Amino acid sequence: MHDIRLIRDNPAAFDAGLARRGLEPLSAAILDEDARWRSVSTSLQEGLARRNEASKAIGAAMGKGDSATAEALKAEVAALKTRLPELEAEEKALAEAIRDRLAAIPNLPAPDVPEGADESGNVEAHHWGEPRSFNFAAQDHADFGPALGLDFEAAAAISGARFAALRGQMARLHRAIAQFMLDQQTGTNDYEEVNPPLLVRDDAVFGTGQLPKFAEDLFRTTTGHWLIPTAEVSLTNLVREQILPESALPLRFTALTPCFRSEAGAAGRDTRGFIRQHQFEKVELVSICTPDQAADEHAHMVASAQAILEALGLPYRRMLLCTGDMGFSAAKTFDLEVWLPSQGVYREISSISTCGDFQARRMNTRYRPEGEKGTRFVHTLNGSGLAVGRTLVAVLENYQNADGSVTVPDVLVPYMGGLTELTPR
RNA sequence: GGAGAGGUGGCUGAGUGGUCGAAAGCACCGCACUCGAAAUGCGGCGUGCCGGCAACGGUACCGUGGGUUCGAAUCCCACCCUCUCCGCCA
Repeated sequence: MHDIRLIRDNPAAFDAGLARRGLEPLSAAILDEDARWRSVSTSLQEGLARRNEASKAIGAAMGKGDSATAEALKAEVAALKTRLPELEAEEKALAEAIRDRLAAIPNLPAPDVPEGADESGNVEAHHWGEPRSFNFAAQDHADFGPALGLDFEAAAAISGARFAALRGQMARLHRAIAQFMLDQQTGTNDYEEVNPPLLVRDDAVFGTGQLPKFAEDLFRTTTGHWLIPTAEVSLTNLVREQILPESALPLRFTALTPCFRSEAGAAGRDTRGFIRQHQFEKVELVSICTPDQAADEHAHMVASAQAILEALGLPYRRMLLCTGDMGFSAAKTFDLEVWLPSQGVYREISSISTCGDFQARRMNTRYRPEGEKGTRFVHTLNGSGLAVGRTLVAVLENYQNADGSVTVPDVLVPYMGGLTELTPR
């Protein structure tokens, strides 16, 4: 949610930011509506002031037993009452229209975000590890996975396309990856573990920015709840409508949760394999902090996610997303992309964004700066640390052997009860 | 799911339809007293929006949204949430 005052103060800068996102200028239309709202609002307030004044006088007159004056004043206020409801309705409609308009505008990119129309404009910022050279043709996990317990057919019979069942060693490896990640994030990386609600209300999803524009990407229950598409929703909204003491910041949260995405519009993309599912698990990282802390928190979050890939020995690169590839709420995003040998490409496995006060405004989350009076909006950041399903895919493909077995990465062996290899049946 | 009770400022907690944005206490801030501190005394102490350079003025907010009224924290309706008891249940 944008601050209308910033748009009033510097409409050109606002439109320039939109232009970097590839959007038409909107400030003129917004400010026009804003001017009308202020005019109506002022008239309304003047009317209310007159009404309040007269009502007080009526009270005073009645207190003195002067019913003649009271009745005269009542008649006067009654006349006002025909106009006030109209003004009220008009004011409300305009305020709502402005809010709806602002709520649908994405965050503006940070100054150091490169301009670009789509993912081809992203810039590599860092890479780690060398893709392993295979002495056989690296296979696709969708091909050798089923013999190791990755069951697409049974899941399709139960739930349809884009679902999978993990069985035996495969289920164990998936769990091992998730537990390892969660232990790292809660331990060395200092995030507080949270087990949050997976079903959430409109307000929460609005707060992080998935609503109102992206309802079709979400699942909704018959009770009106939404299934979270990412724990970012639950974790960030943990502080919604709160005023936090500055000393409490930064707050760092992590959660291992299922995520549910309808994948509307993704028909035909990544239909094979475990890459794009309606349901997947992810270890999410969220930071709630002051504006001054945000850059460091972003760096810490990036490092926390990268550390997982490095511990697992998975080659990756870090991309600075360009303006055209960033999500709705983000001001600046790094994606981590892991090497998938079967496809010979790097695939997104983590996305780490700083959102400025964009989400904080939508959630009304503020803090009290020490030594200042009043409150300011917090900054929020979120990132995957990491997506469990895609990490499973990366481990399978990077650690596959010619005989269809998969070597368990060293750090996961303790989580596998000592099992060092997945063997085909 | 059924029955009941309740949602008021950072917290506790008053509030008769009419100077109630709201008593009081606690907490907090400033000042005084003190060598210093405690105790005590005095003063201050909510948020949003609009106007104003500012001082300040106006307006809204007592769970949320409607309604009644000249006027609603107070009356009416709906919803949300919390607590207690019963039922069901991992």
